[in-house]
Amino acid sequence: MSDFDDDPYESLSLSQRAMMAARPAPEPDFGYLGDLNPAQREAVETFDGPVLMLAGAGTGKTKALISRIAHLILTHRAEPWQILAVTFTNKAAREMKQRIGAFLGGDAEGMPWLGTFHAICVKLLRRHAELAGLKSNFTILDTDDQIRLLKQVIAAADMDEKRWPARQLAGIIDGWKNRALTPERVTGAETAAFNNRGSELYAAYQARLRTLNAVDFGDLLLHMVTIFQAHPDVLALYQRRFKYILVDEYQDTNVAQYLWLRLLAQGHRNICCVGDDDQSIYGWRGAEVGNILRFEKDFPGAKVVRLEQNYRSTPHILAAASGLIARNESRLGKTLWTETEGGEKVRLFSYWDGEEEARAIGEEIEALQRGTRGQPPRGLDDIAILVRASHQMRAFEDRFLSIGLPYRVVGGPRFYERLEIRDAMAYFRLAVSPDDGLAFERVVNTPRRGLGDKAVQVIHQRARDGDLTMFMAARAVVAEKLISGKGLGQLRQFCEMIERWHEAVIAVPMPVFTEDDDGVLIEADTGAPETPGYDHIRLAEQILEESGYTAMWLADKTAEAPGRLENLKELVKALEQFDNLQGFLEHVALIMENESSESGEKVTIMTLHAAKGLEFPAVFLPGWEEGLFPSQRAMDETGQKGLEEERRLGYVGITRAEELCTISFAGNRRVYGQWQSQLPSRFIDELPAAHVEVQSAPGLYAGRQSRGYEGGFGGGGGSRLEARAAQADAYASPGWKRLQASGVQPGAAGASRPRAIRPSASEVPEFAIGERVFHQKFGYGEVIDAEADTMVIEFDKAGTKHVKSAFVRPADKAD
DNA sequence: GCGTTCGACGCCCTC
DNA sequence: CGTCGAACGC
Repeated sequence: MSDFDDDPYESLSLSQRAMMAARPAPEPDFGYLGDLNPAQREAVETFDGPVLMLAGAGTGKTKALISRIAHLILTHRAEPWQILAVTFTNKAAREMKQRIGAFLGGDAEGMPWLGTFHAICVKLLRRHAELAGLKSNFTILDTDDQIRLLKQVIAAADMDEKRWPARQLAGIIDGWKNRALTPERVTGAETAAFNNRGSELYAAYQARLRTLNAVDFGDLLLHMVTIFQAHPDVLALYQRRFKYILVDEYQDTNVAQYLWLRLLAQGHRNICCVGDDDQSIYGWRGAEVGNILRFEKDFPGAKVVRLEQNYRSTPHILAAASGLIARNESRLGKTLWTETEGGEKVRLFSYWDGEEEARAIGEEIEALQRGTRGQPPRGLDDIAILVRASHQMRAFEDRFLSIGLPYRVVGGPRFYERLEIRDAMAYFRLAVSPDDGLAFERVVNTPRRGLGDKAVQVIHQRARDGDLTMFMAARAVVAEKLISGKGLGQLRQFCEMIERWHEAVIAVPMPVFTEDDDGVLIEADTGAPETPGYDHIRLAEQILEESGYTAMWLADKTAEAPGRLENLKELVKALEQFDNLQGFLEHVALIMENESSESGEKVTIMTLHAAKGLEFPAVFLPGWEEGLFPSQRAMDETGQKGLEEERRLGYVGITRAEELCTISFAGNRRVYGQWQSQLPSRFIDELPAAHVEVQSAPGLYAGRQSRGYEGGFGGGGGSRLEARAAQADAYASPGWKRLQASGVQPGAAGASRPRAIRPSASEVPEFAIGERVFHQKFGYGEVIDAEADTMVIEFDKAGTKHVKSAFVRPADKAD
């Protein structure tokens, strides 16, 4: 920080400073500017007007972003609270906070407007809740609550939940909210959605949310956009305040976020967006690559800066990724380059099936740990496995558990989504706001209190009749003795418990939102209450105790029960970092991350989506197979657009690797418990052969190769197989053959990698002439000749074919 | 009201 | 092959 103490502008008057700022001329030569390359420096020093920073993978965009913020502050162009800095993930926000804190001398809290879109919108919405018909203590529903609520709405509309699933409606509504469409704004063909009742149900759902004093994720932005549009005075307030706006991962913004930003940026017009169109991978949740492609039109006179020097990966890795992404048509186009030299080519492996893939990668990882081929040993933290779909993780988990290889799953079943945690949270929510109907319903009979469906229905009815909340209705039911016997007493006790907890909570005044129309004041309410009126940790324990919830799991003798109790303890422990239950609940609603800091070195397993923004010395990319990656569903839903997004996903995956990138695919995989044969991904064909080292045993290419010289499937197979074959032909690429020709030295692959890159000898059956065999694609047949690993088989239906023995099993072992 | 069993459906990715 | 919800029996 010593570098920044001598602010050259310090002695200048405000007007002098303004002149300095207006004049581009001599910029202060702060140390950190010297660490930037010319492009980064330009991005940092172009202060006024719109700036688009096109930052390729690994080009130091975070560094540039941080430097820009620091520079704005240190040159007194803006105070920390006049800068709006938006990220997509909490992880990114946290990192930025921390790095800026380090820059400015530990004062990370000085930037109240650095956070995710959602976190910032919550903050804004709490202040202006009444403009959206809400109270400032509204609850934020997660997807689960959202679905439950929609179910009620669908049922209330007399629709069959079977035919019209709530999940689907949730998707439709989310889509509308992503585009900032309120129910009234849904028009045209869109109203036909969901049995012609989509927008009607949407309106009903919004009304329900309002009565519950609740919002879902989409609402956070939608409400703020609506408020800004309807209340120019409110908008003007923030336009004035945010002198500089910075947006990370701009390619991921959806329409609502875009509108929100554009409204705010119309004030000072100092908006700096950072993004990479090649890393746009969230189209399926409403992100519009168009936002970044259109930037210069949206913000005339925008300065576009390209960051193209890559500091992360070796040339081979970079070239492989570039070759792949070059196949995409809709892109702005960047040329990444690096000064580093050497390094290994991207390695390509093929395996018999998913289990072998997991086994072999496990062995590869152990080899990396030991250090091979002159490479230094690597720690497990240096290694990541990036999968397309989360269900691929299981094979790796199973395998790693059995060989005792420590791993961590990122974005797996999350802590706060676990049953027991959600139950406990519902109790906490009731304590904070007894009128939270969804929480009430969730735990009114957990643990069992003899208050089943019937009792809940009575309470519901009473709530509707008297226009009451569930809690109020429950008390009415007790007072009016609307349910019988044992249940009545239980319900009374339940209500009394909630009241007691609530009294303890409200002993602390709610944060007050002070008016601050001067546009300069920092949050008045960020500070913690100095003297908490209650010990929220003890209260939490008390709640779990009195409700009988802990006892319920203690009495449970199933295998999961101890783990659940453990999780509950962890939950209570997590409360320590907060000042009160309210703060904790809000954090969880927005964060939803498992913060438990696991110690020790571990291999990271995560999805490609979750890996964006991260880097690892060694990366494994398994499952590059047609239908899995690129995902069939993505292509079915959005066709070419979907395919390009999948390709960008591949690009993101490869560019996560610093030194070693290993791609693999399996010939067989079980899908829905059924074995399915897989074709190598077309993306493998698209990798530039010069930068790829094919490491597979030749025999395992049979799946693809056989098609090559046999010219399709003839009359064999079922219709599904034929469809697959047709698909394969359509993408049959010279690239693949080139890859094979250049990469496979006969015998060498097997010799240099003796481990199981193909079924071990004992698993490759020896077949006798005349033996009945089964082939995944061609069905049953009889061996009529064999030479080395190739056999001639007369299939019952597919005719005579040459096939590799690795793809054939004895007929009696067919499945 | 609670526990069990059976059948449908799904396996993308998420703030 | 799992998981979840509805239907059934106690």
